[in-house]
Amino acid sequence: MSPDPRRDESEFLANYDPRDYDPVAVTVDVVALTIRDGALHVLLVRRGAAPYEGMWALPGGFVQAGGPLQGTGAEDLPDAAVRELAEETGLSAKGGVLGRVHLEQLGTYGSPGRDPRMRVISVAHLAFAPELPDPEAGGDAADAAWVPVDALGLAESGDQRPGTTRRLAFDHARILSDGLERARGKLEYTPLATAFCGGEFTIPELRSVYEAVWGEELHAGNFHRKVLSVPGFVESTGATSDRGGRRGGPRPRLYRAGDARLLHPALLRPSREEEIR
Amino acid sequence: MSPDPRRDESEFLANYDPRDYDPVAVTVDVVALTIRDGALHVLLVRRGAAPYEGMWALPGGFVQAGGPLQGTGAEDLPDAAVRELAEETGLSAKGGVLGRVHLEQLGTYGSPGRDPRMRVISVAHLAFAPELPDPEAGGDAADAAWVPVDALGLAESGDQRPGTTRRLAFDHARILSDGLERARGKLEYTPLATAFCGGEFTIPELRSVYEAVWGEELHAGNFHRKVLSVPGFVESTGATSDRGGRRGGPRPRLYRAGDARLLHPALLRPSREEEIR
DNA sequence: TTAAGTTACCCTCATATCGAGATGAACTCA
DNA sequence: TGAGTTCATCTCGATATGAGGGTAACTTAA
Repeated sequence: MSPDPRRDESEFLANYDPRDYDPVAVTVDVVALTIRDGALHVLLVRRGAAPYEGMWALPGGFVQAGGPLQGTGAEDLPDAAVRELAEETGLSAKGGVLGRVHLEQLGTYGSPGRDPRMRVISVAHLAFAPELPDPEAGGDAADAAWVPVDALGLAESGDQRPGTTRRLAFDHARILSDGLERARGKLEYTPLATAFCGGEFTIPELRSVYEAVWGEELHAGNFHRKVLSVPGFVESTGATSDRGGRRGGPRPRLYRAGDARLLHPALLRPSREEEIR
Repeated sequence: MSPDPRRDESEFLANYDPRDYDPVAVTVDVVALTIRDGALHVLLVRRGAAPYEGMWALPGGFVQAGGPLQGTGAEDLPDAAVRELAEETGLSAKGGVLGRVHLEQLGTYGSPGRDPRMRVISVAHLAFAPELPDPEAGGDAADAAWVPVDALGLAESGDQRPGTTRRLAFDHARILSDGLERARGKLEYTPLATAFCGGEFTIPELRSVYEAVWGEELHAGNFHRKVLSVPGFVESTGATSDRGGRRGGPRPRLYRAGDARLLHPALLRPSREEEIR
């Protein structure tokens, strides 16, 4: 449903007054993930003003609603997410490095009191990015950086005990936790792990993505067999990496992402057994 | 992030003026699904006013923001969804029949122009309900009914061609389509099919839920073996149904939902093969 | 009462997938 | 040069799945 259905459109616009409605602000926040040095990192910005001044937070900001006529300036939610990413980190938007990221909606967080100033509904997004340059603070951010997820002391997936996740502003620890759990699941049944790699990658590199996101080591032989057996996951480039592994070994072959949208059968993570109940 | 971080809280409240912001309305819509006569049904209401007057739409409405101080009246998003369900259908809220429904957030729809009157951000929810009585129209709804999903002529999952889904107001056909796909997926790896059944059910009844939601027949013997072999999916009550099947057969045993939150291994739907690319 | 048809529940069997381990060759580093 | 590491592939047993069969319990129609 929608605003007062007892008025039709023209009547509505003639009588429109924002004060008729409880004021609500809509923002987008982004959980942007990447792999650096074999570890999962999340993009954070340091808040430049109260509340939570000086604390780290997810990048995000207002959705440009475009006024009652929804003319120039109105933007869709994914566009707002990309714009905020670009503004607060200095990374160039579409066409640049941000053109290669996977972006999807994560969920919407709107509990009363989640922002002490007013009612704020935040539409959180999840982004998977290949290795990107260090961000430069911009917009409302006093600082911006890729932060190792392990360094945040987040509660484990599904574990929402209070007190264990206090280091991010607002409810962003919860949003990040949900984003991580979504990412872990997405790697199981979609080929999105390739979004963390560049255009070409090796099977061991792809495996390191899974190991970083899932936080556990995988059987190299079985992973190799599995990736190559799932239709459309990766396709060979015919080329070989110009160097072997850092500590020895033969030169791995190069692959690029295939055309599958779902992995069948899925790559199930071993630790799933513990989460069943 | 949040509204203008250059002001702290007290300063913000002293200077607060709704006109400082582009007006945005936040609503909740609900895709409520149930099984009736072996067919999947969705709860729809008929709009009583323009725009889309007389058309069917998903039940939903405004989120009570609670004003700038977020005092009494501010409600969380799931609470708003339950309230709208109750208001527009006459079904009693928590404690009544609605107390037994599963409710989860589906996604947020905020494209400019999705509501011709103003910028409306809708947080869609998905509800799984056991068989409920016929709704009574209330609130802004001129009518309310459980409608067979097959009768809506929706596009198949993933198929978003324009022109095939024109019979619901706003972008509700798209929201319903997304909700159906979510429901189909959830039945694979969660025990939520039991949410469509009452407190006690038989394996054939549970199978009919899967068949109704997935839209395909399942192998009765393999389904039976599978359900009983997945730990925590169902547990026996020891009792037996008081009648056999409608067209004969022995009396099936009764079960209730187990304590598992995830099904392992999952029940994969056969048709999944076609959706991979 | 009888016969025919339907269904729950259990079973078998071939195939597919998975976890764990082993092997050999290629490569790095000391 | 030698030791250690890693890629790529293979084997083997355990498990899961799809397809089909069989028996007994039950309904409906004759």
